[in-house]
Amino acid sequence: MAGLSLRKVAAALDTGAASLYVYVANLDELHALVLDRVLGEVVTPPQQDGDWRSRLKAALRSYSEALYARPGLAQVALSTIPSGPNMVELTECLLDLLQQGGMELDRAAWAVDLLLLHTSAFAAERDNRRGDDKVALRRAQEALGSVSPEKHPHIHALGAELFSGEQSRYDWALDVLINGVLNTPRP
Amino acid sequence: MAGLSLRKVAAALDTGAASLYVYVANLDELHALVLDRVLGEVVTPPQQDGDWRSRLKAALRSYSEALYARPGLAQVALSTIPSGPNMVELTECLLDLLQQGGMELDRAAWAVDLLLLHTSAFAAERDNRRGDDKVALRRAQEALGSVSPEKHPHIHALGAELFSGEQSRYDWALDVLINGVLNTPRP
DNA sequence: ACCTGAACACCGTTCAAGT
DNA sequence: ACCTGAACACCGTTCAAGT
Repeated sequence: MAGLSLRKVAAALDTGAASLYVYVANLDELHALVLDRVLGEVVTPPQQDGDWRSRLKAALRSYSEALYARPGLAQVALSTIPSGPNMVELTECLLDLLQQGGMELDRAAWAVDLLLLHTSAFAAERDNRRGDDKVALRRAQEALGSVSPEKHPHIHALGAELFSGEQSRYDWALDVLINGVLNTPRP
Repeated sequence: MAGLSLRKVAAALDTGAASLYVYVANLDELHALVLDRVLGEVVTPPQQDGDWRSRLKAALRSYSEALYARPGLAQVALSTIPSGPNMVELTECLLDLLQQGGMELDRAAWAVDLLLLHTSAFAAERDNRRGDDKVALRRAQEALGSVSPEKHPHIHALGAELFSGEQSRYDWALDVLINGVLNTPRP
């Protein structure tokens, strides 16, 4: 995650960076450990709270927020193959929720992967957009706003609409994915 | 992208790294330039080739492969807000394809974002899985394979199935997204 | 046998000093 | 005014030398 380096961890432990290699093979492994630790915060709603669909959404939102709370961690989630106990726990829980929705287990396996990948990517995008990226965002808005109506009619017609929606966009995307996996059997 | 540093570019140009700051404000801007250049390779099928849906899939597959062909570039696509001409071109093309599928323009705007985000994330995941990540993958397989049947019955039942499917999984995910956006109106 | 300081091979970015 | 070598403040990883 951003600003999490072996050297800083080592400094916080009052030792040299080399000493960390006793506990960890490399930086990726440190990342995986931190990620799984944070995943312990993810809350999965109890059985009686609403239907499976809203519980699934709540669990994914919790995952998303746990990542977003630490700058850079979403990127880690995208580049790590996690195998820690909390990831196992979360995966099992999501599989269960989808099965409650009537989905076959093998399709649910692919669905969980897709949902987690999307949620991580969304958190990473949000993460990148905060901070000093106002420059890049403004340039994108200008580039898309000043497009010729003849060559790019759709973009021109959309205008500022292309950058609309923060929370509502995420909610919509989650519904897209859930509706999609429900309507798309495995080949 | 992996191994693309300001210093290496500068070295290739027989100058010092500092000199690049005449053309580029920082590393992110260099990344954005490279990304848009590569996006020029993306091919979008002509009108007469199949229905809109298969043309949409072909365009996204082309995007995915352009990213995947350069290690690290998919990560760049995820962390950059692109505003280059080739990205504008691709966006317009995807909007057009979705509109041919009967979608309202404002929903298509969100859909294009979602499709590109997912395709980039998928390419990044594939990218990370190649190379020296065999260690992490094997550890994940072991962790999920040796799970207790009582505490994690779903994962236990799935076994190796959790890691199945390469190409077919990507095709399925694309169908999930397309079916999803078709079935989910904007709020 | 275990630990770690110092070294190695890299980074992005800045800025004073040159032309 | 423009360019850039050298410096600064970082990295991950290795390994010889110490205990």
